[in-house]
Amino acid sequence: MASRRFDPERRDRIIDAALDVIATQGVAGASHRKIAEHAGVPLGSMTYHFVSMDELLTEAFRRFANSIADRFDQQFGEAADVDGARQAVVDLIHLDLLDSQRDLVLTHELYTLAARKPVFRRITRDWMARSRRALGLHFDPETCRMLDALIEGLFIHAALDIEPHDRAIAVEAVARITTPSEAHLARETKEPNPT
Amino acid sequence: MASRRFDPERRDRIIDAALDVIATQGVAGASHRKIAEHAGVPLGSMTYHFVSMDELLTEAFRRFANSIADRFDQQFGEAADVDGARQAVVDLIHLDLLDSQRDLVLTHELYTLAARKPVFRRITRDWMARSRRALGLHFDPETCRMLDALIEGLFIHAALDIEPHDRAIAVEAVARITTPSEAHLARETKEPNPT
DNA sequence: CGGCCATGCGTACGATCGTACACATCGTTG
DNA sequence: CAACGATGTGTACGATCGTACGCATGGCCG
Repeated sequence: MASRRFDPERRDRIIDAALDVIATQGVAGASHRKIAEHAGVPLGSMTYHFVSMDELLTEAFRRFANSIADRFDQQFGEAADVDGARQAVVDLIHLDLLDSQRDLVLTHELYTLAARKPVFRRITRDWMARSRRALGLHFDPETCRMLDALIEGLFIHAALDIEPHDRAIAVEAVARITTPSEAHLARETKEPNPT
Repeated sequence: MASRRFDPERRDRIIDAALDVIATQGVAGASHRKIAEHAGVPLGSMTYHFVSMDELLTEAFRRFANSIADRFDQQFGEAADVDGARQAVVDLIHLDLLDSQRDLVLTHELYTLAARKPVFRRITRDWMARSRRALGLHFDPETCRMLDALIEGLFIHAALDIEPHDRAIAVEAVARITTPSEAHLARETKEPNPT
């Protein structure tokens, strides 16, 4: 039997507790003590399991980013065709974020860290890469980049605005961004892609 | 002659210093002491000019948001026609933010606060309203919302990504988002707008 | 079965924080 | 010209922080 004193779940619980505390109090207000209390572990466990606060934050946000990307993957994996994918995009913006003020807050906390520290920038980069790969199941690479950016912007604006955003606008925006311009089509024709 | 002791510039200098400190250290690392030192004023001046840290942060970010919105207004005021406006959008993303890691950082710090506190959410809301008004000089209201969101997303992704983003993608994305879909056009035709 | 060592925890220390408050300074007015 | 009040500042206090460190604990091996 494994040692009863060795508790591998403890580390996980601390990470989850960290995300909870960050979601409610912000990174600034997330202290070792508050996280420990929320996780139900003694203060000493913090420095035992994580050599520094940065390590804890890194692991926490990596987990967060992956959990969001998982949902992303799932939505687009289920989409049957391009129109299904378009609908999935709109749903992600208008359904997924309604219930989760939490996700909005955590996303911004992560971006704020990423804007300053390379470690966190790598997390966001990997996250964005996963998103684009999921989109790549249904759209060409360039459209993926545009669509990814559009989703980001719609998500942020919908979440930060007071009054709820009209779903129709998201639908139309997705329709437009997934429709190549004439100039683009002309260029593509000049450099045909053999397959 | 006005009193020499009364120094109305001091308040301004403190606000500017606050933005500088936030840009380099983050909201979390911005203390009264650091801001005071950077502004060249004694610690006591902080609580004298601002009743609380929140008031200082509010004023600082209001000033920041307005300064960005001013540039926005200027760019679109100079644009002669729709194509000029499209180019202005791309320039805003690809020129304006290159030199300013500062703006990126401050934007995210503001969004992070806005995600949690209504006071700051109002600031972002007003900012977004100003942006859309500027865009409204050249585009219809719905397109403004989509374009505004797209700018936001492109800005964030371009800034957070490691490798520089291709300007051509922004150009194409703007072209697409400003071109109504066929379904949209059909709907517009059914409800004509008399003017 | 008894001692040892890896594992885990309680506590204390130095630093830093926001803020309050007593005091200095100087223009103004009777 | 003297005293008062408005304006500005230095300092000290209580709280909170990250982290280090010495001690408790219990599984394992001789």
